[in-house]
Amino acid sequence: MEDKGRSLKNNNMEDEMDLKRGPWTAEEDFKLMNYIATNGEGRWNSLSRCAGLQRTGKSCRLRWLNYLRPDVRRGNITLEEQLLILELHSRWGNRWSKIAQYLPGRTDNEIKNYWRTRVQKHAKQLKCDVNSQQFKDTMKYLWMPRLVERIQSASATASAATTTTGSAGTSSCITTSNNHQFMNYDYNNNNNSMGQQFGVMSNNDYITPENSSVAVSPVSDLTEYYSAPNPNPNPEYYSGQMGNSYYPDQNMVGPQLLPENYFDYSGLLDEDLTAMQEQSNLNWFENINGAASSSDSLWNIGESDEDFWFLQQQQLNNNGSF
DNA sequence: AAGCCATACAACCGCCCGGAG
DNA sequence: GCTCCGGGCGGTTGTATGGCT
Repeated sequence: MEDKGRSLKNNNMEDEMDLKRGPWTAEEDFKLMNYIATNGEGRWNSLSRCAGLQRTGKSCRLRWLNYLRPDVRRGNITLEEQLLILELHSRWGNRWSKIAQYLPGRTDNEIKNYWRTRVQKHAKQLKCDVNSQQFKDTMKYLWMPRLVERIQSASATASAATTTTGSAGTSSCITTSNNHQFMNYDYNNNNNSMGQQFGVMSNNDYITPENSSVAVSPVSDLTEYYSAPNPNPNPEYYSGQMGNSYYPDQNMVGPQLLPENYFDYSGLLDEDLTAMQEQSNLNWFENINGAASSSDSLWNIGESDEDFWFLQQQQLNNNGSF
């Protein structure tokens, strides 16, 4: 298939300069890394020339940011990261770079790819548009709780396997600059604290292939957690400091489906989240990576027949609505 | 073994914005 | 105010890879 953009690009003067396109070679990577190591990054066009690279500045920048940067993490999107991506996307839509800010080491490109390849795929499988309310509800009430369930399950397993050391059973409590607890994993105590933190339903509320006798409609529980008291005592969180709305992209998620207390950290100020990232031990993904780093072998939502069956059954049980 | 297909992801594009001159 | 340039963004495409028939 012809690439219009690239065809046009061929007519540009850049073509006269014999700029290279396509996959980067090891030699190019080495040149780029070497140059940045000694001269730093920035001024990408001149950097490209000075480094002896026949690439556009943009290409160099992208290669560095998305691939060569030492702190970049690739592959193995953990369950926790998946959960966070779903949540942040519900708030900000396709603001990939903004979402990426809250997933240390992940690039906007990777998150975008994850969304397109995994999430949109399942929207298609469920025969609904990825931007439809139906799919958003499926994510919110089925997919995300299911993720929480799996995370808890994985954590419990990891905890049980390491009870002698006690290290994996410790909670990871993130405190923001406002002394607000962002996330509180309690691996030893299966009290759904995580579900509550994320504002999703208890795993006991679900009909699963494993416990199909438990037929509690998710709908019945919505009111309960909709009316749950907001754990955040800081009035600033509700004073419109984030542009009068914590869900700036109202087209993506309507406020009627996003009560303020849906996610307890939904009202955090951006600086809170930034501060969290900056604290050395606040990478909460890594704190539980004892369970999640092996996510290849763990359950990735929607990637197995069982999971897809689960989502479909839940849809049917609710007649396609919630 | 070979061909086909789906998937993941690297790489590219155009567009936009802000700062400097 | 304008032009230029660097940089960032979201969207799209190309291709390697693996699974299936």
